[in-house]
Amino acid sequence: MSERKRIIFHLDMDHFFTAVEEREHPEFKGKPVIVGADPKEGKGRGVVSTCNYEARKFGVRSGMPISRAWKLCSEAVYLPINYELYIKVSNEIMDILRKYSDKFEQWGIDEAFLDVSSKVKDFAEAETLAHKIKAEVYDKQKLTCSIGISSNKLVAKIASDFQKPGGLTVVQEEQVEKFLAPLPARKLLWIGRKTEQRLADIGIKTIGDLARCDRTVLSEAFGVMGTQMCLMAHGIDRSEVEERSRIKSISRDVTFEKDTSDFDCVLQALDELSEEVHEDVARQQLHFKTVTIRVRYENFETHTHGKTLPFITNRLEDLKKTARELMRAYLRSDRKIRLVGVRVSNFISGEKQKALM
DNA sequence: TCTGGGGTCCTAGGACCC
DNA sequence: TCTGGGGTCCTAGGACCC
Repeated sequence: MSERKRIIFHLDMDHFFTAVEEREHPEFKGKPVIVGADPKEGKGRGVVSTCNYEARKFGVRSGMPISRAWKLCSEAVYLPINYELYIKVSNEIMDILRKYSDKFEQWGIDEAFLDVSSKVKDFAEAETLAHKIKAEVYDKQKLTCSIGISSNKLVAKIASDFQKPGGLTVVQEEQVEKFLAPLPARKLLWIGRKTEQRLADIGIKTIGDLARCDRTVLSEAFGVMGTQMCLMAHGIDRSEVEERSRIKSISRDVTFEKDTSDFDCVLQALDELSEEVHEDVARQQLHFKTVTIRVRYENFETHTHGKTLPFITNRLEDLKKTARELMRAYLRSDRKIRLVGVRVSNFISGEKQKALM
């Protein structure tokens, strides 16, 4: 099999949620805009989902507690997350992108990978194509995006983040290691806060440090992930661009406005979550076998507790009853609960479904 | 800084079967 | 009565993604 050179795009919409809101509300132009939890005059719970560049000037970042954002910038326009709208816009954008690629993979609500290997003959043509895509997205949606181009998904994704907003960064194969070396290890996919810290503990800060590290040292410390990190640090990633397979689980959870040890209140919330999950299950015509609940106490200690039923079901009553049963062990008068959640999984597969008919 | 909500994947131990 | 090796499923927890 010949190792054909690939050309991969990663496209990332610029501060998507706030960009959509600004488009819908021209009066927000020039103002800091923050989409996320209700700040409640600084007493709100939850986090910033997205903020625009004006808000970033105040030090606001996504993922930051909303109460902190309020301290930094109380004059911002604060908006709740309007998922329905963002999903609609996202679908329209994905339809534009899909037609430019041989293989397409949506990544979250506002990102996508495109394998354009057969559409262009080299990186110069790829760059022209990227400009064309950006122009069409802007034309049709009045939204900007950043694109990274490289020979694999890993580097394309890092490249799209390199110059934001409105960026276009090309990293050809020969430049990959040089491009990656000075960047913090955290920029690699799957290296999050914890792994970053563990790497720092052994003196690894940049991707270059990681690339120089002995592979066996990494695999001893991090197992399979260590081997993977070593490859990534050298810019090696052979994973294919492919449309996501079917859904594996459906869940809903809720953080209470105030931590509570009121059993009725908790069970009531649990029932409502079960109903929401069930609605989704019904809409997608799924049958499930496993029910899992999640509990987070006021100290953030979090537990999951699940049960696989001896039968396959799609009934709300089964879901509610199982969730309540699973919850019992966690209802303690001496512990306040911060969050509860309900998840269903272990869906019956298409083949099994056919076999049963 | 006092930490959302929706997901996926991995690991490790244990049950159970042959 | 103290003992294997493989396979699969289940459960709980944790890290990570957007």
